[in-house]
Amino acid sequence: MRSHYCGQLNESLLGQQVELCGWVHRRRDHGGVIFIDLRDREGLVQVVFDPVMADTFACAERVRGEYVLQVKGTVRHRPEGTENANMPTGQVEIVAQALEILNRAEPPPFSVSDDVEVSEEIRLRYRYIDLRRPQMLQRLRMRAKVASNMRRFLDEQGFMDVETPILTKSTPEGARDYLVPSRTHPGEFFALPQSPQLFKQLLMMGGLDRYYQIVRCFRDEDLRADRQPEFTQLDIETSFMNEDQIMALMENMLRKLFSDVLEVALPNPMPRMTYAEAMSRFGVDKPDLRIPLELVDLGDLMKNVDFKVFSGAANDPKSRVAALRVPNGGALSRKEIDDYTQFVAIYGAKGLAYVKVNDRAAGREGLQSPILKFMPDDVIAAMLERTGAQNNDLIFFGADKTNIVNEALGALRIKVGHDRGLVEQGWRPLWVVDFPMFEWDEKEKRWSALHHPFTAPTVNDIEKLEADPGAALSRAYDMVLNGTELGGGSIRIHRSEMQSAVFRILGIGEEEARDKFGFLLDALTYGCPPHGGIAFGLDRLIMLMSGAQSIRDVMAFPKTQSAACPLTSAPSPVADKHLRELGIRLRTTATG
RNA sequence: GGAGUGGUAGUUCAGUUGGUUAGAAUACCUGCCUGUCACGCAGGGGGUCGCGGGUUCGAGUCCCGUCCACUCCGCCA
Repeated sequence: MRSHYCGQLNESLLGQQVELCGWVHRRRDHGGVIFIDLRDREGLVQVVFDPVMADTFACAERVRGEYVLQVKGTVRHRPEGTENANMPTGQVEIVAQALEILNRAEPPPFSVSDDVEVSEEIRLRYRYIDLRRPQMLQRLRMRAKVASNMRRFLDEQGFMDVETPILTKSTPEGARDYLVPSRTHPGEFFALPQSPQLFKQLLMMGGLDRYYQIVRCFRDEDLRADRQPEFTQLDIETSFMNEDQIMALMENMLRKLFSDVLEVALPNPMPRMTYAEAMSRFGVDKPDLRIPLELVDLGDLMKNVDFKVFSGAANDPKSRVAALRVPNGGALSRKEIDDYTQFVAIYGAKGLAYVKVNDRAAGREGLQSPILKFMPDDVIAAMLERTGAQNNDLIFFGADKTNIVNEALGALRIKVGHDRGLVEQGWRPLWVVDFPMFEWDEKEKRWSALHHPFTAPTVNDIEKLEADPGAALSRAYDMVLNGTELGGGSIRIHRSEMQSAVFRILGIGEEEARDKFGFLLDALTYGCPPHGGIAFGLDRLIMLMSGAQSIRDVMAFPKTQSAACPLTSAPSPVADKHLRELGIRLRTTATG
């Protein structure tokens, strides 16, 4: 006798004895016969308990709810007229000869079936039941398949899997660290890694010129549908490769992955776009190329119009005037436009001007808009020409500080694209390159790194870099897929003078640099090879590939939006004794 | 920290302008029927309307506060 999974049974096993273990999916009594649909991770099969087999039948009678069973029986055809096309194993059934109840079970709090919607809160509290649902199993299986596919590819390319510490050093910049108190060093703390960034660079200095790791990372920041406090990254670093070589290698990995797992052919080569172009055309650095809408600059046309919102922005170098044409947007109601106005307000936009194009050939008379009266005919004509307006289109306008216009119209582009059903099918990967090295932080009044402080600038000249940090570009590259940032990497700084210069520009003093990154600066002096790498968000990748709406749906045990686990009730208070060992006393209120 | 949506039976939801004993479906229990497969039929049990306060003769419904979940902004080098 062989053990089988329920879903593997088919007509090739007719007449054979099989042994099955699984959960009761459904139990029915008919014609003095008991039928149990047995379910395991592979699928369903119907097991027949005939009263002739008195012992087995009596045992089946006691089965209630989701009992865990072991069944021995014979595979046979279903009688004519009872075939079930909805079940993969619907042509065969098992006649039970023996039944063992491996464990009884309470009725589950919700149906273990994909066709019943259950709130996520309940699903997470009973995640072990939720995981039995076919869709969850499918997603986790895809996740395992993706991880193993990546490992195989990288192993074959000579990459080595190396583990890096989870208990590590807190770093000043970047996300908030999760801290772990040290018992042996009272008053001192480890940090959980936001990424193994510095360790993988040190591995390069250690001569391991091709490293990878599928590794957990931690960031103590607020959550989103695609952000969890702990998440998994495919982390890669190589020595002696330039950005083109790294991107080519990663493209090969992704193409093989999508071909093997989804039977999808990704483009070869994958398109690239500069950061500047992405911001100009899409308002974001991670454009969703499936949406055929673009931002169009109108600043030069609006410098002298009577509408101060437009002319003011057009004459301010830190501002932008741009348009977003919505094909057939003329059908939008006043209410819908108001809703969009409210939507862009989230991003700081003070309004949302629009023009409806009823009849373009009729010029001003064929348009409908509250702002037309401020614009001369030639400006209107040029605006229509540049946006490519057609009859029955609607054009939205943004005029404000550049980042507000970009964020508002960039987000509006995505929302309108979805609302109007303009999102094209398919997979649109994109490399975004030529990022600025630094951006000016208006609140902190200092430069901050757009990527991270270890990213190499495109210029090697330290004096040039320090003279005009805002003009410097970095050797960074982001992988964007369908509007989601999947991964990012860069060529790193491998000269200690350059690293020190970048720290200086970022306002990290020499003392602080030594304190926080002394080990890195030292390592750079002992023969650091040119190196660079990349990291992919594994959860986001699986989310996209599986069509899930949040990364929680591709993680076995995710946290809720308040970074808690409803299953285990973590985080939770700890005993005073435990705190005393760590030299910690709690304040009476969290904020003190 | 902020904006929005939601919280009523185990589950998914309805509940009108504040008004009798808070309903439906499903799940569960009992019985019947029956090679059924979302079986069917009859009956039954099951509610701190998230929590606290207020207004009112009367609150699931209105007001204030609070907790939880989700989406988003800030944040996430």
